[in-house]
Amino acid sequence: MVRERADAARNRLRVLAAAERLFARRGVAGVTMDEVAAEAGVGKGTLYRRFGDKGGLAVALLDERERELQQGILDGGPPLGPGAPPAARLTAFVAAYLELVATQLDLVLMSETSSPGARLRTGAHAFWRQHCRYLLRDANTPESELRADLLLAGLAAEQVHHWLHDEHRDLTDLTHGLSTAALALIQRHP
Amino acid sequence: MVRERADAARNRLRVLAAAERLFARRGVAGVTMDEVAAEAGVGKGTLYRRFGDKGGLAVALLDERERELQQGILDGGPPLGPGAPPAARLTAFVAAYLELVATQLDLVLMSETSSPGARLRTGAHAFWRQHCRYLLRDANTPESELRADLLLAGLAAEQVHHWLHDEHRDLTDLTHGLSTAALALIQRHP
DNA sequence: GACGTTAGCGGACTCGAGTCCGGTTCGTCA
DNA sequence: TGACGAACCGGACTCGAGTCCGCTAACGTC
Repeated sequence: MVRERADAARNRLRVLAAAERLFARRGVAGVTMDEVAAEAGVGKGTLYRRFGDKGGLAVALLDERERELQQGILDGGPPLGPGAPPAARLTAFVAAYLELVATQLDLVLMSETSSPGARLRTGAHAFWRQHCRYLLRDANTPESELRADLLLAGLAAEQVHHWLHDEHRDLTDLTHGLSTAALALIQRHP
Repeated sequence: MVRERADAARNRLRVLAAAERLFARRGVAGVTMDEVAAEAGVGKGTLYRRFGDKGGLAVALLDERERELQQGILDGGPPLGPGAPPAARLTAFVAAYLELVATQLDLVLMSETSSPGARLRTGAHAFWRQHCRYLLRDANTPESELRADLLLAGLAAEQVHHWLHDEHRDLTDLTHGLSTAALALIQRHP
């Protein structure tokens, strides 16, 4: 693992700053990759070499926010962090994750829908899945892997976008409803 | 509502037949709309006028299979059709729907991922949602609308594809696991 | 059977994502 | 400090989705 070259590092920062500016001004979907490259003063090849595709660019921009949540899960206070019972941690996760997705909806949407299956391939998703699996397993939930995936499918940006924008649901209600559903899933079936 | 023009009807059938041939031979993702148009002996504009986009073409090809399942739900025998208790009907639906998705995976995938949110906008999806909502409501499940969407999110082609292809899960196990999860969701939370 | 209306047709066109590769710059080692 | 190789740069290029609009032919009317 060698250190990142100076020009590469500079261009990476330029691209992220340019993308942030353009996305803020005109929305994620309304900005082309050519425009990002131009705004960053960089060639298109550079963009793609580093970020893979438009979804990868979104992932990079989300990185910081996601790290914060991951940190809170790993060594923050309960109920999100360690120490609380699994059910409480699970509902805390649902609430915190929904909050994150709702505030970064366009970016998450782009990161998850840039290509079919993109959602399931991000590094962040592997983390959320691992965490949910662990909590369900800890609560002796049967089929914990499957149910973790099921819960996360319901938290997908596409679905959240639909609830929030098409059905005009309120984030608070959504959080409550999904937390309750998560509790139903974590329970052993009688 | 006027009757479909003769040339339009002829071209519709030609396009569907051509698409079916090409998709069978080279996979849904490996066929371009130009090729479908050429194989059907029809212009590209005709394709798009009638089917909207590649996802719409997939929807049209799925139509018959979906109608069969819808028929079975509306007036087939129990447990899928009316007569059985809601929980039994729900697990029967999960099994039947998974079966349908698994056997037409590429087509369903195309119909659901051709554009972001496409899955939630198809007519068929409205039917499945309505049915699940009805069953959950009938069983006095709280937040029945939300939970119906959650269940269907887990049955999305993208997710099923991942379970089946990336994780090499067996369809039978998947059916069993998701049926059990559906039962957890239909239950009133203690 | 001729005529006007209009839905439907089709292929050239636009637009953006993603690829490719010749040229350049950086970091290293003598 | 100079030279070498690897990593990186960038913009021209390809490829496919989806649009547009002048033209054609089907259907209803007389």
